[in-house]
Amino acid sequence: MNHPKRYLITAALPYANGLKHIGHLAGAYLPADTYVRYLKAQKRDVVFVCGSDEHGTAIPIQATKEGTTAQAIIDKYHPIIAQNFKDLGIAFDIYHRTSDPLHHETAQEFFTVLNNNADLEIKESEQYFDESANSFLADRYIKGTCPNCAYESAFGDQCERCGKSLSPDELINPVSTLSGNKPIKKATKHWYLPLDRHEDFLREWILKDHAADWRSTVLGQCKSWIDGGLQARAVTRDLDWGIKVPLAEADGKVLYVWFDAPIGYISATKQWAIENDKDWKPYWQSKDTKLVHFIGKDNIVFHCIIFPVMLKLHGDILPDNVPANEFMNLEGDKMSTSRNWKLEMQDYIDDFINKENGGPQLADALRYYLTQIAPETKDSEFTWKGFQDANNSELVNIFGNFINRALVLMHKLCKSKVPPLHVDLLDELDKATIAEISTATKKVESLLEQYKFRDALFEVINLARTGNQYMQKKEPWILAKQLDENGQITIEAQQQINNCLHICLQICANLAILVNPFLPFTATKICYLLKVVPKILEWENAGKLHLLRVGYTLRPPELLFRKIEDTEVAYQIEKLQKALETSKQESAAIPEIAAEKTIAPLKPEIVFDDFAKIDLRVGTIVSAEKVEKADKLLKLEVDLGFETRTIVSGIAMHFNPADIVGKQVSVVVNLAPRKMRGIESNGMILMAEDASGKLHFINIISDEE
RNA sequence: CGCGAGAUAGAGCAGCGGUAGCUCGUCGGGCUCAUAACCCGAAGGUCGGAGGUUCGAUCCCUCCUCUCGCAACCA
Repeated sequence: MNHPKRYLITAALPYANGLKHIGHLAGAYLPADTYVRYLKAQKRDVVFVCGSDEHGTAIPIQATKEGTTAQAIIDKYHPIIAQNFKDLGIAFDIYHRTSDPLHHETAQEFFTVLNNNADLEIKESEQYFDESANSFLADRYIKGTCPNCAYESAFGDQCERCGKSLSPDELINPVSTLSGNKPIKKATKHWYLPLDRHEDFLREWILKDHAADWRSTVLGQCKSWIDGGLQARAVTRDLDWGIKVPLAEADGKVLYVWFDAPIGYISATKQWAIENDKDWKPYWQSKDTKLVHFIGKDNIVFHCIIFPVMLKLHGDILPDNVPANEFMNLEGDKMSTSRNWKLEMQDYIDDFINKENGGPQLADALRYYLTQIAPETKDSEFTWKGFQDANNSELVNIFGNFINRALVLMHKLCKSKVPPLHVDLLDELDKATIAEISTATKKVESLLEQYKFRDALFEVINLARTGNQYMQKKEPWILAKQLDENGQITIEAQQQINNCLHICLQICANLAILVNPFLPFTATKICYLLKVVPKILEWENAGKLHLLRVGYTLRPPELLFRKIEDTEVAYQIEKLQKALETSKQESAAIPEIAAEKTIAPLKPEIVFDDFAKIDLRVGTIVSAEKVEKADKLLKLEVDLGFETRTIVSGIAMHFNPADIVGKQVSVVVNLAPRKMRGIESNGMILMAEDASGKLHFINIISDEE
């Protein structure tokens, strides 16, 4: 096989506005780490870079939320995230950060090169400007009345109540959140990356050159983007948090975060080179470097379309592959920071690794399950029961048990020493089993080269399974009952036992090598038990039968993994539910706090005929439930007397489903059916808004009462 | 008809033109060195739905349904 001269492996830069969850881990960091560990075991020249992404408007916004500064936010999250990775065995060669001066220089140089080569376009546009704060306003910093639902605290990019995405120009009565003043329109100049100029290149490079080796999900998304028409994308923004645009005429402007963030891979490589006395340039400029980006699917457009265009213009190499993963759901629902439906790395570390019965084996247990269910071809799902099953039945019962029983038997039947191999006595089964070791090695190798991590891991476990089967057929514990007249095991039996356990122990050593990229802590522990140095983990040793020296005394067996108890699973599920409840209460409180005491503007006048078209009926809500994955929707069943209808209503922020069952409501019954989130809504519940923006049902006052 | 990806046993996935398979789980039997594995056997699928091409379709074509993404936060 022809290997590239060197590798540069990147994992998506985590955005430093909060803790990261296991979806991030499974999507980008874990596969990247596994791949890198494999390459390093192959003694290939590889650098694995990552770091915190610390710019963009979301950071100052998070700062406002936490009542602190943007700098304090990134200084808080950067080290925590770095430590989380370390605890889970994600071993970057460098974990850098985009706030570092080196990165600022690198990104500015990058911009300058593109700008000097006339690869950027300059466009002028009118943007909102806050005179008292003397600054242009990012979309998120403008609030106003939503043109769609009349909510007064809609953001410039989206209304939080009706969910409609907006541009600041659409807002009625825009207000700057910096000062509370009304912003003015002011002309501003921005630099754009004209992606449309590179359409031919992208088509050729992605859809033709990589048609065979990139994942179909990645290709599909790229095609969708290209076919949709590529447009120039703004490279700069009017903001004070970020990297200054290196031009005198661009005062008060910074590089747009999407532009500077991927350049962070280059800065990180430079920093690594400084620390290790290496030259960073070949890793980005030499054609014999293989560049691979590990990301989640939301990042495909940046890593497959935008960043490659930037790299090409700058004269750097292009990624050889971008093995993006799909998403990982959690217990039946999408992971979401805002809804608190997530498992953060920190939580897992606290609840498992840092417990007395924890330790690094629990890091490997998570790595195992996340790899086993990695969303390589489609979205997958993390469940605590699944985690328990995978850990208990595969890691503990098959893998751990094989190593344990091999060691236990060796101590019992071979005087705690590695027994000799009597080559002349090898039978067909012995030979087939030995052959299986190198077959497994080749399979794992080939699968890893294709980024098929879950299949590769299966092959590793499968070798342990083969070991169990082999041992079972040989039954050394039965052979040990063949005694001579002195009560000793007969020589013939002992030789059979020796061969069996010799092969089993060599399988153990091979398992350490094969499992090392996936479960590094476990590999290290196996080395300890077998009294071998970590150097044997080098991949060239895989498939070999001479890893353990005959006659060597090994350590007493220790268990590699512990079982996950039912109580732990129950505890985690309960914790998840509680967190969800907490966040529901918090988000339910948002409209009240956010609603200013201003009067909602009146809508345009209508005539009587408009009103007369509406067929109003009285109904009773018979059931109400939250619509999945929609913050604002409730699915209602409303009994109208003559029929019961399903009506989807955007009132979840205002009412608890349980509280409104049985309520009488006014229903517009002749509203055209409309599908929302896959549920057909037949009608509309009448609501009226009070002066503060709060919704109320239009009540029916019954004649009888 | 916006575009892309997906829908196959209880769960997770593979197969992609010729008697539907793997891992886990469940049930029954055997064995026991092991946090028990392993062996034998069993249950469980009209391969999302409807048409079409074909001697023959899970696999190819058309349409439809649903899920996820592109499109707040977000791998």
